[in-house]
Amino acid sequence: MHYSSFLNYINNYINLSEKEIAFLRSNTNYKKYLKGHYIVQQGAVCKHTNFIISGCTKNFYVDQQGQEHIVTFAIENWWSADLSSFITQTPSDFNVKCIEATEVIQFTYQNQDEIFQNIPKMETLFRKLLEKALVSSQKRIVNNFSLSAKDQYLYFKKQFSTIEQRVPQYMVASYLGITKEFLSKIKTELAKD
Amino acid sequence: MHYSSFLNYINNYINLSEKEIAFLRSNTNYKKYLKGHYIVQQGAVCKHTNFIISGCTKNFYVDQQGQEHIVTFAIENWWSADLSSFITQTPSDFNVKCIEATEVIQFTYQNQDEIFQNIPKMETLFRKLLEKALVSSQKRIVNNFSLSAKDQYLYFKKQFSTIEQRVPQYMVASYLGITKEFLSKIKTELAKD
DNA sequence: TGAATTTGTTAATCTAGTTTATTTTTTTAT
DNA sequence: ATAAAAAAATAAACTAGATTAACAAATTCA
Repeated sequence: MHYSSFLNYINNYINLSEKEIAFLRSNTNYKKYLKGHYIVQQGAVCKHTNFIISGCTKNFYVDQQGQEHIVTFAIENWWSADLSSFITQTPSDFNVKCIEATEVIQFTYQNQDEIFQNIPKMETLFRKLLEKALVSSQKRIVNNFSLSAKDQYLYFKKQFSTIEQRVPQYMVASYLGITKEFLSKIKTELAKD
Repeated sequence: MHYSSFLNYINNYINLSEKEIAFLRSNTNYKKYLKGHYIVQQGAVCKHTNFIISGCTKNFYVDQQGQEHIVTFAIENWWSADLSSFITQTPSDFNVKCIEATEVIQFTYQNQDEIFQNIPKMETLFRKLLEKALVSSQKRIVNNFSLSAKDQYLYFKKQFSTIEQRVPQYMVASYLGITKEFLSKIKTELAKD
């Protein structure tokens, strides 16, 4: 069933009793999105945190000039949401869109709250996930101002080779904060060596 | 006493019993650093999470070319540490240095663990802090690739006017990821209007 | 199967921000 | 008060990466 990969994932971090698993199940739900569909749209409240069972999403926002900037990608066994909107339950500045058909396990804000109250281990898990996410977000800021575009691309490729192979190149450029033309230039240069 | 401002801060988020306060106290300690002193040094393990009672710190790292990049500032009622090193208890890539004489309340990794186990509300508080920190870190990434240096400076000034007034301009430039010369240029331009 | 749309390349020109070097102002310590 | 040190300003030459525009491949789908 859909839940097994989710429960496997949880099991890597903490052990849950049968009762706790049942509670978790009854406080989450499964959903499938088609390719190109939006999980969250700019201006709407992000109702769920999503654990991805299969597929690939991008979290992006569109600036005043109409340009799309990708903040994060997410694939199997990752979490995907607009955190800012989710934690405040106010309209989002971001979009979450499926690059591929995507299956998720969803938690509403209330769900999450009840889960944390009833299964404190789950809050510990989330706290640790957030710590890791913050570290990698800070790492990205650091890379941003100390690596050249070329080195940032190499870092991305090394860290997220799966993603690089699954998404179009112009999205990688958007994630790196450079133009697709410049990424193309970087790649031909790298191919020479 | 030193603890009062720390307890006041905690009190804004959660209510602790006398017993819990006593427990918190016995699992933290007070420390005072002089201006220019290091709380964490690149290459050493970050032993503590620090709550700042008074003073100002910068979290920065030095790249291969010997250039200093400021990742975050922290002042009164903020937290300061190298999270990556702290959560993994492995050597840090970053420095935390006092820009002013700085008083802190320190938690070791073990302290934190015991506090979370004995006072689950504290873990909830930290989880929420991490959520907020992650949101603002992502916001910074977004600003980085959608605002001009001038607009990033204005955003910083608006958001952290206290800090801007307390730290030298070249550190603001380092935080923004631009040269001090360019920031100087931006400021003279802004002064014209 | 082939027309339409999406994705990727190349090259010329342009600009935001860097580098380097010098000068001026402010802060710190005596 | 004053010398030394630290911080800020100015200016010119330079570069990483953006923009524009035209074209080439690759996907998609009727």
